Amino acid sequence: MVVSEPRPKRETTSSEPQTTFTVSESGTDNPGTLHRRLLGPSIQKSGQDGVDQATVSEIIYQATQGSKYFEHQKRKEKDLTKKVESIVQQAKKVSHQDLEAAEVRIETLIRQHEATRDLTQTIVHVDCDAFYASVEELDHPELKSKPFAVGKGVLCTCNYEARKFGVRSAMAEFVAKKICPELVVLRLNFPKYIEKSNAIRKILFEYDPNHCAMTLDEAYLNITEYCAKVNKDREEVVSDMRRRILETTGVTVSAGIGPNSRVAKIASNINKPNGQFVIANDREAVMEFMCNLPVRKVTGVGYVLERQLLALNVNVCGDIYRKSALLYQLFTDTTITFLLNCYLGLGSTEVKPIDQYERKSVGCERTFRAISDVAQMKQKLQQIAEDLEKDCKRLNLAGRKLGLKLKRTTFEQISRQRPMPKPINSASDIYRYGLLMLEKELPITVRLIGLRLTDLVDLSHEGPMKTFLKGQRRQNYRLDDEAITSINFHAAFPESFEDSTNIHDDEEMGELNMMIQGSQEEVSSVIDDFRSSSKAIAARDITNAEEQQDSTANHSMQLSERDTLQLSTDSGETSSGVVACPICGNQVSADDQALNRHVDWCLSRAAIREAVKETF
DNA sequence: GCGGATCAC
DNA sequence: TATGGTGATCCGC
Repeated sequence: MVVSEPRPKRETTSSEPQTTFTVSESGTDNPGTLHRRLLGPSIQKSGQDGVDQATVSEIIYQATQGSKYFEHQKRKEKDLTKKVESIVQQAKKVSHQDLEAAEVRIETLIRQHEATRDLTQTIVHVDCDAFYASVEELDHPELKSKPFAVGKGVLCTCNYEARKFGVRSAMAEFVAKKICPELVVLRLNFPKYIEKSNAIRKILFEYDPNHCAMTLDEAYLNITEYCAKVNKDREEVVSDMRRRILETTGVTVSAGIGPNSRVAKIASNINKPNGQFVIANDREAVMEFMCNLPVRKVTGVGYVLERQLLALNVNVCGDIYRKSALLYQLFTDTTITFLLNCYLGLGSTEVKPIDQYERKSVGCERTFRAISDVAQMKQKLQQIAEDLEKDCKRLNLAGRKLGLKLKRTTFEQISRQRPMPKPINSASDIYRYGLLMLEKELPITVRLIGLRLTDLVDLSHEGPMKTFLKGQRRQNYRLDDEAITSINFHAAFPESFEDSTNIHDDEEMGELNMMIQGSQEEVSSVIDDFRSSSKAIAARDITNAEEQQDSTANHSMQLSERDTLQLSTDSGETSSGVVACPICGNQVSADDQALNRHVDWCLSRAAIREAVKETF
């Protein structure tokens, strides 16, 4: 049924008074937007309602003024203001004919997107409220009524008492203390958060065995089947689930319910904390929900894109349609497609475990007191190379490309990338090539050095089938622009944090950096037996990777092989059943790829638990 | 393909 | 005194 829905009227004029932003003269500083930039990305998060943002913003401004960081932000804000002004100028030049042509194209795009709409699934986004703070409160009940935060140097998160003062995640500790002098700041305790997260996930498994845990505090579920099975209303199901999580773990969670991941994610923020919001699986309901939603609430619209959209009088998602013809002339196809999907409230309806996504890079970076001495830089580089090697070995990966990242004392970043003669993952190789790249940038003064491997080679699967399998997985798990990104399984031990720089994490802003030092050996002996397809699991060199290079040479054969074999796996593999993971005991698909991904992931968790046991 | 930027968390 | 780390993607050249 194709019913033409009432839509907001589209404007076909581009010359319209710009009221949203008072633009200062070109190239000069714009104090208003700089204040806003310095406030950070989490102003629009929950718990900031009663806060006097103007006062807070002024304190931040005064506290940070004059620092290198401040100057950097000021430069960036100036550049952005210029860019925004340039877009406004371009907008004025768009002709009526251009707009009419764009309209036709837009209608086609909308029809195409509309055809993909799937309202048959119930997707839930679960988000723990101030997760780290919430976990800490369980151990320190006396803190409940006091403003406190978790972090070191920079805050990871804070409780709602602290938010009343304007304290927020990603805020520098010294700034937060100025805003709220009585603020208590706790150090991070990752093992505790991991344990709690696992307890929560244990419940999530019952509602969706294929749920996708994005981070420790956030997950997507598809509860369509569960609702049908228990014959219960989706809201009731989610409400029960949240209650159970609270009863068994003591942590409150918020949830968003909707027909796809995009709207579910947005919805989970609406009644935060400890609430839920549902969007009916109904086209009108979705459209209405999106229509009045500020564009900044959409995942993927950050500070920069918001500034550009606001300058074009696009404030809410409904404005995207009203201004679509103009936007079409000003933004790239990718951005237009993304924005139209936002307006239509379309998104992914596929939820699958995170261990089924293919990693594309692995890296390590560190901030320290500014140095210009080469010997000191070499030392940092060596440490980073060693840490990167550990991650590579743990993940059984090597990279064909090495990237070097530097940050000047001015906060300006430099990145260099180079293909390697062979896939590398040893600290000695990483260091050697990294140093060669670094030397080209000398002399330089830096506050950060980072190394990253890309074009990864999976060493878990040896032999001639390896490339084929890799290709197949890529095909099967290919994602569209609704893709859920950021797939990480890293966690960090506080003990492994070096120097006194602000290494921290954030359940809202960051993720866990898992540096498994010991205890992997014993676990991997169990795994060795389990992984039938991997004979030489602990690849200490990369001879096999070089072997694989040879196999990729025969490209055409590889392709035809893949096409043929994929058909057979599609029909046969899924019915071959599930097995129990030897580590977590959960049911896992017997599919070799999925299995190994899962084991890699579980292994990390197991290693952490071992390490925790040792610590205590 | 590279380097810079943006975004999420 | 003073502002993180990991990973993904897009864009312009």
